[in-house]
Amino acid sequence: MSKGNEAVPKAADRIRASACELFYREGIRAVGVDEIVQRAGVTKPSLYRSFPSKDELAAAYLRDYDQNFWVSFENPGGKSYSDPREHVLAYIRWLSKRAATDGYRGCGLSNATVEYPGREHPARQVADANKRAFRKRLRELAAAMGASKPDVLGDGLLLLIEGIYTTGQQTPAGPAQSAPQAATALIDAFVRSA
Amino acid sequence: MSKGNEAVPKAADRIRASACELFYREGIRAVGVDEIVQRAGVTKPSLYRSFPSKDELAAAYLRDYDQNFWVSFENPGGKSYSDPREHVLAYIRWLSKRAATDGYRGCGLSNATVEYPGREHPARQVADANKRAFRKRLRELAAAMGASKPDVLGDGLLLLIEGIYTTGQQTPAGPAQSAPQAATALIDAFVRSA
DNA sequence: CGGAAGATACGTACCGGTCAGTAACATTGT
DNA sequence: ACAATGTTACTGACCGGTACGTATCTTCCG
Repeated sequence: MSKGNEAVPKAADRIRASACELFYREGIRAVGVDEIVQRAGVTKPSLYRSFPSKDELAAAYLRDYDQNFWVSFENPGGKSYSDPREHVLAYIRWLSKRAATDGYRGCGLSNATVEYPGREHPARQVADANKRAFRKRLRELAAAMGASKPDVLGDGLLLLIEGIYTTGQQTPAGPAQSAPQAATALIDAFVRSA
Repeated sequence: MSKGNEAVPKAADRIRASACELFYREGIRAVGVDEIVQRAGVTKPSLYRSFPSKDELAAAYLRDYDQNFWVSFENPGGKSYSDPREHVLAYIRWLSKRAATDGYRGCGLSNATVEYPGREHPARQVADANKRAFRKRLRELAAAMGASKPDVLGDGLLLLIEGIYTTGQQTPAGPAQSAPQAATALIDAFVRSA
């Protein structure tokens, strides 16, 4: 109650939540700041007191997205896994189901990259950092599986996952449904199980 | 010479070319009609005489893109292939190289889907039709390879390819470089060669 | 042939609306 | 008092789209 939390009152959070929902659903460029503040039940000056610009608000949205992403990836379906193979496959199974749900719009970070080609954009920097880290993590897990070519397997899994993101927002019951089987086959091709 | 061609003078083509370049490079929403006509060396009314709206111009851009896509896919690197396995792998090899070039911005059709979530949008209808046809074609080729589960293999290859599109515009020398090896392993997992 | 009528293709100048962002001031709760 | 928020009104730039005038070429008729 004293001075613990720093400049994170209530309006800023409402704006953040509203922006996350709208940016994900409609895209960043498609949503105006007026729509964001209206949905948040606040006014425009409140937005610009907490965020220096719309671009920075977009970056904040992606930082939230990044955080949620890692929770979903490290604990797919709320469970934790010690076997790296089962870990990755559990995420892909969970993602495939999610990709078939209504209103699925892929990965907010990948989408932001499409909307902002310039690497200098604040949103891009968040997205790029996430993708770099994700690639590293998948290669790490592939190595832990004992894959013959861990970097190739890690990249292959990443390509499959990005493919789910993309196709999930194209066709309702699309190729994403085959992802678990394809991923299993890909892993088994690089890991000779005992 | 008499009355064969209908309302396709010269300005329309310039506009089309200008729009294709700008839409692909910057994104559709990011580019204004003024910029398009300026680059084309014409004026705005000329645009609206040939295209009823910016949305329809975007759809025209994607129709061009679709046409070029099929040329690239059916004859990757300018060559033609009779073996379906070599056909798909040749496209993936060609694509991986292209994904590493400067200014690569992924698939214009997939990008349009990100920019326009609504399925009613003219651009979306072109993109969706292309993706449906591409999925069918890949499953067809997978069947021609004699795959044990042709639909799963076809979808798996599609996911890999969409992954190349996406990651190609994220990291310069990214996961797309591993795609040929991953695709080979995936195919071999479903096709027991004699 | 000559020359108006029409079609074709294009530009000038402008419209109303929306965009991100801001200034100045009132209100609230602690 | 003080800090966070709301209220109102505004800016300048840009957006997609259009009304209207004009130059050029074709056509067909006297």
